[in-house]
Amino acid sequence: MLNDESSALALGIARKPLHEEVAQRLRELITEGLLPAGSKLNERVLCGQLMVSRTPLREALKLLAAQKLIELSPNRGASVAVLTRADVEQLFELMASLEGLSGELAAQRMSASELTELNALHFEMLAAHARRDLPNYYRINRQIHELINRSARNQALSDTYNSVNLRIQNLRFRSNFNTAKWDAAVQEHGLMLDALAVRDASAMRAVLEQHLRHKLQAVLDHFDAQALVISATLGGSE
Amino acid sequence: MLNDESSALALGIARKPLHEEVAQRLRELITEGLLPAGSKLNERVLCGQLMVSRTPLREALKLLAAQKLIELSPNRGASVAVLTRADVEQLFELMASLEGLSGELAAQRMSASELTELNALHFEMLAAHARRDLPNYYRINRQIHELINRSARNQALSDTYNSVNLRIQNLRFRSNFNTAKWDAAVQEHGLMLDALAVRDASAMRAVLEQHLRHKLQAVLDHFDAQALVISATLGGSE
DNA sequence: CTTTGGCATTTTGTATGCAATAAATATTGC
DNA sequence: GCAATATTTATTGCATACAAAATGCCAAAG
Repeated sequence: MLNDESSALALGIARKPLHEEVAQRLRELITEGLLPAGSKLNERVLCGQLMVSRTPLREALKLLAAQKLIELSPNRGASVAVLTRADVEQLFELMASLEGLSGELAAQRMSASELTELNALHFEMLAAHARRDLPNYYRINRQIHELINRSARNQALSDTYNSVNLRIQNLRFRSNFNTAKWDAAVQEHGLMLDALAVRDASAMRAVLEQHLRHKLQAVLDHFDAQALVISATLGGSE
Repeated sequence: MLNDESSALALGIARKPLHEEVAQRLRELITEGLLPAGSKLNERVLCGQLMVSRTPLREALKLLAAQKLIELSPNRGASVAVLTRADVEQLFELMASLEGLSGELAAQRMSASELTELNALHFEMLAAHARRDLPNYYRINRQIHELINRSARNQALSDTYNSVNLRIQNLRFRSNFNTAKWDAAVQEHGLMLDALAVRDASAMRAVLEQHLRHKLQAVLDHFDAQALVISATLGGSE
């Protein structure tokens, strides 16, 4: 999870460039909602908070802008990207295709040991679901999808997947997740395991694409609900 | 093509930040092969050639690194990204899926006028093919795929597509394009038009995915041939 | 009361200088 | 003569200073 390339080199002491550390920290702040969508990023203020000078900060901002996590207006600074409803729909449309491809390839390429590990994770997930332990469910769910991704043996796909996922991650974690939807999601995970067990690539793709469509629905429900709250607040009668 | 956001605002005079200009110029130099894969990018040298100071140059390098066009080694500078055979295969695998999705969506969402324009471009392409005019063929081919992309109505998909395409663009333009493969490609374009005419989304996806698989083959042929030349040169008897 | 023009302040954009790390070269010991 | 080490040189990383642009404010005109 941390130190992708530095830990690859034997005993190479982790020495990440400062602009990457800053970018990572800002990513966390954005996905965790501490820097809410639309908020303006003042360079001088951020420099003070992160204890770095403007040069590495600005380099980090360029990085995040390339990943569309923030938007840069010339001479007017940076602000956290705002997703419209259409953006969300389009991002999930793309994500569904990427997950579908990932699953399809994983069905063809996953090793026996990976499949074993996936089964284990699946049971852990069932346990979290049984306990209604949402944080752990999310954590294990994430591990499952990472394992599938890794098993697809396509770095460019993984990179793209992670990049898109980052943009919708905060939405995913805040979505409307009622019991019915949660149960359905768990059931879909069961179908994934079935498809992988018999190496049915097209079934795997179909399950994952539907999985994402359902997730989109949950996210959109929450999105619309939020929009209602906001409009009520603006024209509010308090 | 130029000035994405600035021209969107009504009459806003185009004023791009310097680091974007630099990034764009470097992209051109890389895709056109003037900065060959693996070549080292010395900051001071580039500053002199591009007539800018190090700050905007470094910001541009961070941008290109985020797009995987160059690689940054801490304290050791930047170098143009080198694609292995596996990289090429993986990138095309991803690209095929993205093109497939793009075509699938375009079949559902393309307007009548867009379809008309596509037909016109198709005939222009046939003309270029008949004349064996490869540069124009490439140019029109590119316009066709851009139009399909635009018709898919998914900005995130277009962005991702363009980003991946940039990494393999120089390969695509240098690939082995013999008469048989060229004819096959043109025939596949015909199938695309047929699928779009009857709004057959899954057929459109299938054609585009196959189109990319064929293109991959042409690129790999050239890639292997180049590898042979290089190994002959290294252990050469000249 | 609204609007417009100019001034002051803030903020971003760019250039440059210094420090730290890595590469290259010279030097010394064997 | 070779190898290991010291020294020099070059290059990147970071910080700061200066320039340009934008924002906010206030006053004056309509």
